[in-house]
Amino acid sequence: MRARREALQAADPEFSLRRLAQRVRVEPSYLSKVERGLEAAPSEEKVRRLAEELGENPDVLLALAGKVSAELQRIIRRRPQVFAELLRELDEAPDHAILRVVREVRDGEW
Amino acid sequence: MRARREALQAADPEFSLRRLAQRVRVEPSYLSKVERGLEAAPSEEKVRRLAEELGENPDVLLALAGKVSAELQRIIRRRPQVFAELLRELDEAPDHAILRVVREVRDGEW
DNA sequence: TGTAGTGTGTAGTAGATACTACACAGATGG
DNA sequence: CCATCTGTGTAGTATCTACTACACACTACA
Repeated sequence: MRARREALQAADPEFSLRRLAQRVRVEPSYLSKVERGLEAAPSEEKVRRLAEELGENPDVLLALAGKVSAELQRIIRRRPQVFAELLRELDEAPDHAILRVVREVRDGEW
Repeated sequence: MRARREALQAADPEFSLRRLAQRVRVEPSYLSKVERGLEAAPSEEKVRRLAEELGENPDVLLALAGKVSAELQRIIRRRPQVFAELLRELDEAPDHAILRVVREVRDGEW
């Protein structure tokens, strides 16, 4: 995350830690610690703002923060049994197999 | 949950609120409040013990507690992008469609 | 009629979470 | 040389989470 920000900063001073912190609405010192992993991860809201600013995938950044988005949790909680089974089954499946399922569903092959 | 316990209690006094609370390792007054939804849901550990005692599906009970098991969260966090896509796509799919995927994976059709 | 069980209400709390506030030291440019 | 930028260290804190402790009122039964 730090690397990502520094890369952007090289091209645009708007990505200094302080400026970014302001846009994300946290204290610079806090962001500094978060970037270096000294502080526990921020809330989902702040992580999302960070992802947006840095052009990163929110789900990935949330995962780095040790979280799963509230939205995905809601999806699972609506039908805990089916989704629990599905996830446990797919835990060891390769990425491409999972993505194949996604495509099949998307293309309406049901 | 209360209904479930009371059903079991009718057949076996070991399922009184107090006895059950003791086995689950919480205070009876706390369990009472949880059963009536007056108190925020207990920790995953207690919910699991409750599920075991009541013969309920842990994932379902966790869902009622507004939670998703740490195990499932880990699975998602390992590969946030694929699983996020998958879950969002399957959110509106009918149960049988999801279970079909589970069976296909299980039967090794990959 | 006491004692052993039942569920419940009130009050308090240790520890975690998610931060803020502010001071400080070093680099840079006018 | 000082004003302004940079990142960082220390300290403190409000809010939430997940409970415990204990007293109370009721019922049953011996």
